[in-house]
Amino acid sequence: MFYITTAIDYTNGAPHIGHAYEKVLADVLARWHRMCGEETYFLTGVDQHGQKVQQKAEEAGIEPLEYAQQVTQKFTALWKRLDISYDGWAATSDLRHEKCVQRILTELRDKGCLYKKSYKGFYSVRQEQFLTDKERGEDGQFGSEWGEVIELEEENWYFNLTAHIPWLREYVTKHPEVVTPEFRRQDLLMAIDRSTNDLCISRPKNRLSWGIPLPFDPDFVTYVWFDALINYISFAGYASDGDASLPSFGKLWPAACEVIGKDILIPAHGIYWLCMLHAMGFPNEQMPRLLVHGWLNIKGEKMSKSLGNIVDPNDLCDLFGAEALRYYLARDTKTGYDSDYDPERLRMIYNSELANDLGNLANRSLNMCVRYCGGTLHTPASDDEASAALRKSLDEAEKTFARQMDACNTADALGALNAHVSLCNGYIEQKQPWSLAKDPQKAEELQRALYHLLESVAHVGFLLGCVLPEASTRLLDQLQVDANGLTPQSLVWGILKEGHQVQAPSPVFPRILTPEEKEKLAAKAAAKAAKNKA
RNA sequence: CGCGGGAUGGAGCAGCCCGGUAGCUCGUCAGGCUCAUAACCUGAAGGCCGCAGGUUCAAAUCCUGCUCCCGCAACCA
Repeated sequence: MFYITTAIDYTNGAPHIGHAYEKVLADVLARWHRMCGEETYFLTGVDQHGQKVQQKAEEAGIEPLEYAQQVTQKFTALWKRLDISYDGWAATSDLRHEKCVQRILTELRDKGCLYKKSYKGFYSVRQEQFLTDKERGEDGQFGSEWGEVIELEEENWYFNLTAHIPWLREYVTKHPEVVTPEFRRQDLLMAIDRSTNDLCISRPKNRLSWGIPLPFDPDFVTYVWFDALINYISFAGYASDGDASLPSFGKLWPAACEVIGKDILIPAHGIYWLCMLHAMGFPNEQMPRLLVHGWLNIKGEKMSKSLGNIVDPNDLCDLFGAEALRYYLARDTKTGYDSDYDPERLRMIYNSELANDLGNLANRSLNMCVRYCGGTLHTPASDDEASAALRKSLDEAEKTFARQMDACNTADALGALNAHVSLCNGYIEQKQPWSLAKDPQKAEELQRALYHLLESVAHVGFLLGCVLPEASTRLLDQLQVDANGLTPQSLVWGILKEGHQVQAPSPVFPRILTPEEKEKLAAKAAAKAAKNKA
């Protein structure tokens, strides 16, 4: 079982390109594993509780639940648009989740992992949080950004996090696979050494009511992170008493891949979450693996509300189409590292690799097959040198694709496919089927060339399905290939049989042109035409 | 000495660990082709590999020093 999750998105604002990136990455990986015939469960969702949501709801004059649901709809609408193929939906206001969280809290308290204590400190009314010495300015005072700061004493419930730190340090040290990429694990190890405080897991209801009530102390609600992290197991069926609407926990757990952003590795996932699981009694073999992705920067700058450079994925879908965005997010990012978002590159990569290279290859190959052979393919009896090289190239591309996908490197996987597509375009130039078609003596050579091209397109089109499900279907339809039952492992040379019939093509990846580009191309064409006349 | 990442032809990147003709994508220019989505193929121009030293027969690659840029507080994936 391949159980993959993403961070659940906080419902205090609309989704942006970073949210889209994480879900597309997880979706591509989920589709890849499904494609390989592996049983796969993909969970994503929304984190709906907490201070920020309550605040936003108050501003809007509505109940927190209603506010959270409104924002949730923006996420689900976007995921539908981006064709995110999740199997389970984790919304933290779900009663099944609430029940599970409360059960875990009760168990942890019974085990002695939770305790109540009073804390006295400086509290920012505006930010509604306690301040520590870290928040003090150089003059030793709390800056004006905190607004009114008062001294406050408050009782709360704590999770004995520090008791689990020695275990965590050893576990993370001895299990390098727990965090990918490796340099993030190093960061985590350093952070573990700085962890000296227990975790406050409650908020008094008079300050924050929008949360899951502590089952044993009704004056408090559960801290959002403690609540949210549990989604990975609550929606996987943990402690659900066999609730038929949830998956079977034993089958799913542990998660093969929890896709998260670099900002929530420390301390939330790398420290809180692993220690929570440990406290619940999960052994080392039952710990999830964390895949930490980087951020998308906007033209070199960090994306932020204050800079006003937030990118709405819906706008990009309008402009370029959802699949163009999917391809860009999977192709132009290096998993684990920050990437630079640039719509110009999106256009460039789409036009170059999908429209000009693959789309055009499929179009010209199909068209020649229909024109010269009535759309009927014949399996070649033998290979010449160039054709053998093409087969070898395809084989290598497929192996690289699989290896890179298994390693979550979507960019390099797609790069391998594109390299083969380029080779195919060169192969056409070398073979010149349009010349072969003029000479009946060369019918066999023509057949062989077309067969090699279309077989290549079929393989590439199939594999591309985990990134571009819709385009893949359209390509395979034109080729009249039934992908049912196909897996990357069974994808050997010869899926097109003797006498196979293909359809007349229509462009699968139309070029995306700006008005300026259109003008430029028109001018170029005119110049060329004039030259040809002369 | 807080930690870390980076500086490579116009743009974005690879190469650096394991020294030895500087590579890829896009762009530009020229040519070719005409099956194709004004696409495709070939070729060319363009770089003192941040700066200064050092080691070496030989350094983008190793060592030292320096300069500059970007993260590490919040909104936030």
